[in-house]
Amino acid sequence: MNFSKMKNLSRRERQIMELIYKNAKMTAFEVEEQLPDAPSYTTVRTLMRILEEKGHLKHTKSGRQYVYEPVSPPEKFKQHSLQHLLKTFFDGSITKAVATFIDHPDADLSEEDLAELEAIIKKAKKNK
Amino acid sequence: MNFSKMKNLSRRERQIMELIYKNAKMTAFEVEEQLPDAPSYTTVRTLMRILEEKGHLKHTKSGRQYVYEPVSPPEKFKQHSLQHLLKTFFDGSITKAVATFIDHPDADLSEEDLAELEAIIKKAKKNK
DNA sequence: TTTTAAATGTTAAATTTTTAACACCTCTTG
DNA sequence: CAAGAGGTGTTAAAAATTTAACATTTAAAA
Repeated sequence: MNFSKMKNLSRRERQIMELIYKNAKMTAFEVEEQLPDAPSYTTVRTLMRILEEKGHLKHTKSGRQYVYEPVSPPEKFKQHSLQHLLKTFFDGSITKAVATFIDHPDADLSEEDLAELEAIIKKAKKNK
Repeated sequence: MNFSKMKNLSRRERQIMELIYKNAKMTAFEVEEQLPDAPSYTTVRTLMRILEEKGHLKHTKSGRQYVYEPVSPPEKFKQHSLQHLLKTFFDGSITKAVATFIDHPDADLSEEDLAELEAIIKKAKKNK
């Protein structure tokens, strides 16, 4: 998947792609349920067909339903989205992002979370 | 600023808002320079005027130029974007995001970065 | 102060996105 | 196996976005 293409997604297309990346596999019906200010079912189907034409989605059949999933693996897209966010708002620094996150009043990381974070960092240090 | 409004930005509007959040203050000319597949200068100005009408941007005058900046403070928008990304792709967990980041082959955090991250976490632990 | 270069404002055409009506196909079930 | 419920495909109208031409204003310089 060419991620630069992704930037050219329209609002609805982006909303749908985000949903599908989040849920891995979805029918048009499920997408409609979760889409904010959802348009009609027919509309959602059309959009998903367009996304397939553009090469972002593919589908398999389950009974008479189409089940859609992303063409490129979610992991890659997640990576890419994270990088984009870091670059756009945090000078590309995950450290800055973490700092911002922790500063947020609602964040409230549990001790387990903090311990896990520490463990991840220790591991990364070792691999150096 | 009502962030739910931000989701209704069109592609171009979003591109412009991201640029301005990144750079804090920009003229239409600067935006045009940095916009991918930039349209004409006139077009960029129109879009920025629309964004102002919608309440996302405000401007001050510098000589005869308009200098635009976001209405809502960048910090809030960064927070919000980060939260949105975490919720969409990482089950809302900053820990998962960090793990993903570190796993990325190109990430390559320096020892200083790792040390800094550790420091941040230690500090968060203390504040518990 | 006049001129003019360089901005912004107005308006509208072109394009893309969004929407949905309607036609058609296909599993399921009576 | 006939029929209908529940899917998808086709097409096109409506709305929004994107674009830019042209008019107007304004600040700086001659």
